[in-house]
Amino acid sequence: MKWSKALIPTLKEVPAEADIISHKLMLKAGLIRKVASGLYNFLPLGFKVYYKIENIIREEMDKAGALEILMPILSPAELWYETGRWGLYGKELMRLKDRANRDFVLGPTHEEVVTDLARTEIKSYRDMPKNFYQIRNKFRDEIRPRFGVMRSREFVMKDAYSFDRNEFCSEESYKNMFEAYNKIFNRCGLNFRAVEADSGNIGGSFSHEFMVIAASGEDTLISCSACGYAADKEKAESISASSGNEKEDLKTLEKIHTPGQHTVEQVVAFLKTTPAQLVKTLLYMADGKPVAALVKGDDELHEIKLQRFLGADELVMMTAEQVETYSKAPVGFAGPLGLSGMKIFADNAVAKLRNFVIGANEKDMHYINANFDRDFKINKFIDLRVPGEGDLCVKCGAALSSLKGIVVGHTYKLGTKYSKTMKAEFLDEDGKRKLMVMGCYGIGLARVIAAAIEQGNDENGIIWPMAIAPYHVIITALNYKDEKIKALSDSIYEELKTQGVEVILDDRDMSAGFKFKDAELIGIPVRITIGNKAVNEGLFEIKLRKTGEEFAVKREELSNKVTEIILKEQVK
RNA sequence: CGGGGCGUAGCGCAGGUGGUAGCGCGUCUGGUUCGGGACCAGAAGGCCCCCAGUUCAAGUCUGGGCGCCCCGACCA
Repeated sequence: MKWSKALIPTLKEVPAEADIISHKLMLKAGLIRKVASGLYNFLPLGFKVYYKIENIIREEMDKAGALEILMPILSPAELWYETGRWGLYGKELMRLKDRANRDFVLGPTHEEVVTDLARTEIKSYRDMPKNFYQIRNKFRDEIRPRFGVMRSREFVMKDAYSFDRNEFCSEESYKNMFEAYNKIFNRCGLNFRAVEADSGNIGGSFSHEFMVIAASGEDTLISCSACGYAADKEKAESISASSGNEKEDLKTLEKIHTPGQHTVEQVVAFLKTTPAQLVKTLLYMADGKPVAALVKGDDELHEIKLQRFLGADELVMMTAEQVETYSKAPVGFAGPLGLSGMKIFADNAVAKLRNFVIGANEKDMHYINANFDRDFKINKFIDLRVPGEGDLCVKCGAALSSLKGIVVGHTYKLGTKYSKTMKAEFLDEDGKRKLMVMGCYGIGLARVIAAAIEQGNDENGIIWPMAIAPYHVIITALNYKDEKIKALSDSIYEELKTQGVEVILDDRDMSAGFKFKDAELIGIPVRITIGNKAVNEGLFEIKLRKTGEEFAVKREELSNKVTEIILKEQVK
């Protein structure tokens, strides 16, 4: 490609809408342009990167034995009634009607459609395992689209669905995909971790997220450098490093007047103690029923853990009115002693405490020196806290660290969640009808691009991994109007092209500095500079974007050197 | 959905107390330059988000709406 024939509208100033580095650089380098909130055009350069990632995914999926298909974006509401997700998915599900007033859905994911396909086409255990995948647009009417293509309303996803005759085989299919995902993200040149994750509203028994490590990531992962345990913060288990004071003798319970002190900070300051010596009582409504959760004053309650433990569809914090009704005190004075009409659960870390502070379920009153069993009973100690840096690993006891990441892929073991509701059955070897066991596996293509940029950039712009760079090589022809430079540039351009090198020739009538800046901004891994040095001395300068390393080679060595660099950088 | 901010040239922005709309970058024309975002001269480009209202007069004041961004709640 000659730059003058391409459309690469680089910007000097970034539109004010961009906030994170990948979004800024994608706009600045002319990869994308916004159409509306959460909707983007991919311009030629951005689409090239997209296309490369798509091909890597396709190659690895095919290698793993998955079958590529194409499902419609629009799907009938009937399928969504069957699984109940018409009601459960909420406002995020894009719904529309056709001219006959029939309800349709713009698919946010395709379990319904693919399960419908599987139940009609797969009849025997002999037909399995099968894994169908597609690479297509998805729609989610996000509450708040943000960070450019990172969280958009329409996006391209590779989604795959496995169908197996039993759990064991399904496990094999899952492992197979897990490996394929590792290969895909490795080939894309990303620094990533596969972590245990929550399965959200896709459902299923367990799942992994593939997180690209990046400071700007929306998700937090907790990992153990000692044993390799890694999990999404939403899911992670950990042991509080705090040892508590369980050796202390029990002191006498006392009710203390704490006028107007209702936050943890206020109460501990007033009572001259520490947050670690206070137990928070958090009141929730779980599917309409009240429940209390106790965590240490310096810990945070992990709502998802509580919700999962309770098996509740909906878990919301009580409103101020509800708190008054159930605790008979204003917000800020709830406590487990004397709290009736609901189950009480406490975080494991709380079990190690003695003589702690709790609310007294009475305005402006707290108890000090409260203790379990002696003063009140709870239903169960469970893991309820948000894990954090410094916590201890549940597997090996080493200290955990916390990292930010971008979720680029998610694998789920679905079990029979969808096959049951949609009656996706087959005839097994023993002549009995059985439910298919499913798995589903997604990759957000645009997120891979954004994540790669979050990981590869400097003050001058993007630094692409070779495998997904829009071009391998940029020939920066200084003063292309000069006959000699033009002739040299053109001949090298043609030669590299015939060798299969993806090359862009900057033939624009621009000053040298301008072209260098642009080349760096769009992040092409290898730059060949052709100027007077090439004309006069026969030396061609090669500069590597990633390291800044520069060296000059002779004309006849040029293309070999270039292909050598490309091969070395390309992860196979 | 709650809180905050912003809508003026393609992009970034400025336009106290109302009085015919400006700057930088980019674009176009001509010329000079040509190894790190060149220079000179000239030019084009505006429903000032929309709709009402106040006023002799609204980018500016008032009301309503729409769009966009950020934080939160929520969540692929």
